[in-house]
Amino acid sequence: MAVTLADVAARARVSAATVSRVLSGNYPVAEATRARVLAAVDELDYVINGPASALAAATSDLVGVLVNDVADPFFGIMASAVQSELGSEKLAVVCNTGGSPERELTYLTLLLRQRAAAVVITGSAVETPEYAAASAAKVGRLAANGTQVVLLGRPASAAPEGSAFAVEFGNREGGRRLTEHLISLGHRRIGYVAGPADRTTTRHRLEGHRAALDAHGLGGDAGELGRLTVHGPYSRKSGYDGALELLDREPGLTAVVGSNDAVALGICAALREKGLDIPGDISVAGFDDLPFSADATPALTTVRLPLQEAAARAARLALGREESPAGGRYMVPAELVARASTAAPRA
DNA sequence: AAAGTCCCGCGATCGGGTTA
DNA sequence: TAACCCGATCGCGGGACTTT
Repeated sequence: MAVTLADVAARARVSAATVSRVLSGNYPVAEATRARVLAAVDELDYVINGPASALAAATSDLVGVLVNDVADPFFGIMASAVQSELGSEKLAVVCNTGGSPERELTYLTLLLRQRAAAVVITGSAVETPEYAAASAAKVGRLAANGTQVVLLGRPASAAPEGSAFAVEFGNREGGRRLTEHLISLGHRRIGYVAGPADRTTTRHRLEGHRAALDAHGLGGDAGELGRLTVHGPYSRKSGYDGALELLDREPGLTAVVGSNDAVALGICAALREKGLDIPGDISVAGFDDLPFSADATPALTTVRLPLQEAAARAARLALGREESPAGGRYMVPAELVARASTAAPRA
């Protein structure tokens, strides 16, 4: 037979309520009694029955962390930081959605079933109307059930008003700064290998890019912008294929921006295969400043997002350890990191 | 003030009983 | 015989209240 709270209570010669108070710490218990209870816990090797506890409290000690793919450093760094910040009091469950909105909804339902204490949803939101609505509704349900939802790198607008905290990334600002940097170096024809078209992150980064172009009168018409932009997944292969496509469309390119660092490395690989020098013939920039970016050859110019700090903040918000930011949302600033992969174009 | 008692509630499940 | 309804059960948290 499993040891229950009642067994501990009998052994410590106290009531079950007292044992519960000692273990939860939600109620003051005299030191001597407390010690006796803890001794009994130790002697019986008692551990709280999680499901029963969740049954009684209508919440569990489970925290869901939704990521596209833990193997992708962008998400791995965040998942790791969330788990570190949670410490040993909560059980982090990392769910790989593969970027699929259906799977995201499925995982949110499973977490709802478990009465998770909190859910941290990382990464961009899909903007297709039906998924956006379904996802927002699911977040609303979680909130109504007492689960604290935190959006990490996803706009607050992806959840119903007041149902979640949002730690947003300065994607627009970062995209703008990156392109400003290229323009200031003298680049005028800048290609862009963007992420999937229906993602908020993709849109925001692209909007920043275009804002910078517009500010310098380089925006051109929509057709021109479209010609210099290709879409694909946030992957190395997408960068590789995208760069070849862009070179084909516009041989006069002097710079190419990748939607993230992995894409940028793919772009670099394609350019090198074409015999082009980086940054001599063409400049390349990425986004995120993942650990490998500084060690790439040449070192990658990118936009740094403090993922670790942002994820730690999200975890604290999830646990109620940090006060709600103004309006329930916090903007993580993006910082330009200029390295060797960008330079002035040849005259 | 500290500790105890009592009891409700949480929600899925299952056995037993009733009805169609 | 299927379809249903009812009540008990699991282990715990916590509120209200009483006793020491």
